[in-house]
Amino acid sequence: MPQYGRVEKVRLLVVDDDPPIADLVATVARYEGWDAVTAYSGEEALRRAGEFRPDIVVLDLMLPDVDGFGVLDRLRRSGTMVPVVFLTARDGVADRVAGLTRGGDDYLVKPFAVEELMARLRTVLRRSAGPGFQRSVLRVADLTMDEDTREVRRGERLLSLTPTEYEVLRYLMRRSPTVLTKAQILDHVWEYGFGGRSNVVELVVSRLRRKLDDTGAPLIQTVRGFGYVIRQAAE
Amino acid sequence: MPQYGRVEKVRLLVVDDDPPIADLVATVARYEGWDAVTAYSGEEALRRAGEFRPDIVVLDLMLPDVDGFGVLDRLRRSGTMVPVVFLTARDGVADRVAGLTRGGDDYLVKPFAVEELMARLRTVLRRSAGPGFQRSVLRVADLTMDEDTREVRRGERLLSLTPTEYEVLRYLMRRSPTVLTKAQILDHVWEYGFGGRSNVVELVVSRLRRKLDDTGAPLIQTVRGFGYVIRQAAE
DNA sequence: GATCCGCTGTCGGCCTACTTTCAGGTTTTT
DNA sequence: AAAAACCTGAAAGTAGGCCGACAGCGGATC
Repeated sequence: MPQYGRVEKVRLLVVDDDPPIADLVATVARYEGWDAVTAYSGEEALRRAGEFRPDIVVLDLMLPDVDGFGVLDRLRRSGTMVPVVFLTARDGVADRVAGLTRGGDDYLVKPFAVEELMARLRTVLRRSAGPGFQRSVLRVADLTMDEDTREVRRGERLLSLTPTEYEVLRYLMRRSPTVLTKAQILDHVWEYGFGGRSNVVELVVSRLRRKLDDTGAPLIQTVRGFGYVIRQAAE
Repeated sequence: MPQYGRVEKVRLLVVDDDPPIADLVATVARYEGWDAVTAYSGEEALRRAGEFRPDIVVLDLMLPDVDGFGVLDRLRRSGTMVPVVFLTARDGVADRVAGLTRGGDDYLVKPFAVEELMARLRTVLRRSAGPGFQRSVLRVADLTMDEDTREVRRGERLLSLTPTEYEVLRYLMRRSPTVLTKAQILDHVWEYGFGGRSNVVELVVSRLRRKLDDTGAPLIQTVRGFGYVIRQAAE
């Protein structure tokens, strides 16, 4: 039974015929402490699934040989109920996927942001852990973020964040009290392939600060020449 | 499995078509007790990777034959999951983002400071070592440096250091109780090719002392005619 | 299918913190 | 006492970070 927060490593199988994408996901998952293996074709995926026994699968729908649906089909026929998160091209087969996601599975359109994928994977794992699954609430000082309701509060005050602000804040909170570079934030929160090396991160942080720091001590701190951290203001 | 802090030597492959750079990195790594080999082209890199089986790879993106991404791709297709740290040219701005997103683990722009490269390599090794990797905290007497949070404390007192001060102190602490010459510090902490043969090191040490030595015994000691050490003050 | 509106990202100017140079002072060595 | 090595204040020079203003996009509304 896959169960998030358990002692053993989560076992993830990533299936994508584009090795850089598969590797990207595997790398980030390992960083999270998971065991990740990749497969670059449908056949390979089925082989790997058999020997590796993953707790969760990331499956691209566009594969050269057997397509994603075929892989899923053969997985299910072999009796495994392993949850699957699909990857689809934009304007792809979103409708057909929607039908498949009833059983607790999920999907994401390419290109995606790796933190968003990881968030979905964690959610799916949590749900598949059984009934009465744990809420996920991140907390730093008096700032809380409920990942199920997407409610963010500073003390009692409810904040209204835009999607980007939410994602940046989530990443900062998850990694707190580690200092993150702007490049790390850009690479994790924005879609892969986002060209705009720019000051977007600064800008979003600036907007975030205005929303959450206007009362109390500054939570998001700048580490000049390096990056940002969110943490209880130092004494 | 690469694992930092293990008994066997870390095996590093350095790929750069500029031999002085590749050799520089290899030399510093050997000094750290690692096994390092160099390759000056993409083809050579792939050959070396096959026979040497590195635990980690430093890979320049600008190679004469196959480019860095091509090398990575062929490495991955041959089944190796070895972590890779990219080197990119300064203005290759678009490359910065592409670095991580193409399945590399980290990246650094040229010209870089060798200690910074080594620090990144150690981080990548540490996190690829498994789940819940441990914090890296350097300690000399009652001075501690947390490399994740970048917090430096003298006893309980939190110090606020500039980037250069932080890097110089880290190098001194890592090598403690070895005495280091000013030239060594300059060569390791500043970007290679830094012209300023000046008293910058003295300057930074002077400012560091003011910040960390104003209470308690002097930690950074001058070895006249030779250099500096950081260590518990002798009686 | 036109208009509106909120969100995201770009540009550029300002400001501040940091780095380095310079120069003169102090300590140590011979 | 002279020379060498080191220390450090002040100031110039530079880079990093912040954020106001605005444009483009896309989704929602009528």
